[in-house]
Amino acid sequence: MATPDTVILLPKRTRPCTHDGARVSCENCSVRLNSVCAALDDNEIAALERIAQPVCFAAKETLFLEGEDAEAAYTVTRGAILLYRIFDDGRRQVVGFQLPGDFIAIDADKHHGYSADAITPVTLCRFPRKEFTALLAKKPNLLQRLYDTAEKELSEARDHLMALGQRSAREKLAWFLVHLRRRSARLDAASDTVALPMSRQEIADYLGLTIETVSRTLTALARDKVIAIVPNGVKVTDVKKIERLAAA
Amino acid sequence: MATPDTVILLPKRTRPCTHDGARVSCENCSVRLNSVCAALDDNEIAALERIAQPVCFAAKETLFLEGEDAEAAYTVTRGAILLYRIFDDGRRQVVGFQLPGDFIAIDADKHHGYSADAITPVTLCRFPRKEFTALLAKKPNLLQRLYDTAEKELSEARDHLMALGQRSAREKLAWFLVHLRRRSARLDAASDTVALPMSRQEIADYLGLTIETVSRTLTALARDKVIAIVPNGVKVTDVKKIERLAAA
DNA sequence: CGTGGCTTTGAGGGAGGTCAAGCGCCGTGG
DNA sequence: CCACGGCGCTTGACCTCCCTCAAAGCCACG
Repeated sequence: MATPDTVILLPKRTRPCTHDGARVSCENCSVRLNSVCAALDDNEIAALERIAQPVCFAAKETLFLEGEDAEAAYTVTRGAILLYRIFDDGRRQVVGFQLPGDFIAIDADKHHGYSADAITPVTLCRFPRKEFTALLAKKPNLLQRLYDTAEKELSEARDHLMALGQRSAREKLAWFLVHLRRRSARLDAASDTVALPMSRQEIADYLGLTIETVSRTLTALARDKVIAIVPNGVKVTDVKKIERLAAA
Repeated sequence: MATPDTVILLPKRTRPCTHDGARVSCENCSVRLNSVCAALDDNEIAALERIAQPVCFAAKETLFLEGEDAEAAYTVTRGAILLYRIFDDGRRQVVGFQLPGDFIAIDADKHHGYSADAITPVTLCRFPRKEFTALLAKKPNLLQRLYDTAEKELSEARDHLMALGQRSAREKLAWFLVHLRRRSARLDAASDTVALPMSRQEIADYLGLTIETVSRTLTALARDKVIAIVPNGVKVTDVKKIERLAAA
């Protein structure tokens, strides 16, 4: 459903990058300041660096499925990842898009609470569970930092709930774009052009809409000169207006 | 909107219970095994007990508002609490119902991420922030436990997202009742009767529906002999069917 | 016994879903 | 080089589920 059928059957194992064997260098890490690693001292960083492995996935590859044993935690360093859950009947709810700097945690029950697909080619910093858990026990600071991250995610989940429960299609799209714009601004320089690596279907499943409604609504926003649709993204032409729509 | 206008103006301070001055006794605590306190050793419990204060609120009282300084964390020991966020224009999204055993945490940024009203008369176990944070720094076990709780809440938030994004009104209500039934089963003995301390409006704002749709849908479920509507709750008469509806 | 809050019920309308067709882009192969 | 096919996106027509507006029922409380 979400992925071509052949993909499901292949054993999906984590794979090292082509520039393999290389150790992770936190010092040069591009997401250092946006990730869970910010606010760790040199000692802690060094300890993390020792257990970290760089890994890559091609676009559309599945990193893991909901319910699987969580073998590792990750920090995304490049690309975009889709987090989702599916019903038996195929309905899918996208619960998040992970961008560079975002963390993928290990649940208390040691099983993934959602599935994850690479949207674009991605690279991640992989922390094997055993080592990571051991480190966590020794470094309360890291645990604290992880806890803060979880709280932040909870807050974002509640924003998402607001959007799904209370907003109209137009407001949902406006909120989505504003939200994404802010997140990418933290990474690159702020820009009026928001990249949309995900498909219309993925946006629809994120917002609880159909693909047709997403398409129609984006077209309508473009007609009203709030945005302009560009290849692989949109350009926000009326920031005031879209933010008013998004905030409601 | 959510509360009578006079309530907004009153300074809402935490108030001790009528049976005041009493220290908290964790040993006799009714929610001991369902709360964040489970899985703590005697030492840790004793330390928590030392900083805990019993507090009470009457029905409809506001515990705190979104954005306020978080002065304390809480464990609910009796009653039901409504967690919600509101838009400027009055729309409200209920993000959760806290029942005995549930924890109300302090965010990383030290401000409440949502507002909280007592639905029924409630009693809580209050942990002042300063002392609680200090204790957290000394007891990594407690922090770990809190982190697990946060992860569990995240998972529940994602269930909630599934419901809001993908389910029909009928499925939403079925899911809500099944969910609530499970939670109350953890507290009392399992029972076919699910107590609904919250109003129809609160259910509606939780599920992203209107009060009329909630009412109509419950009536329809009763007509179809899936449930029976009883004072302050519903009786589940066809467990199989409601669970099939809820899971979808 | 009246008043007000909460809930139910009814009638009608509209936002968004469903079904279906058409478009544009790109990779493939003749 | 262009025809073809596939995929993702857009657009249109229609319909349904849920929202809106309105009124009446129910129950607790003064």
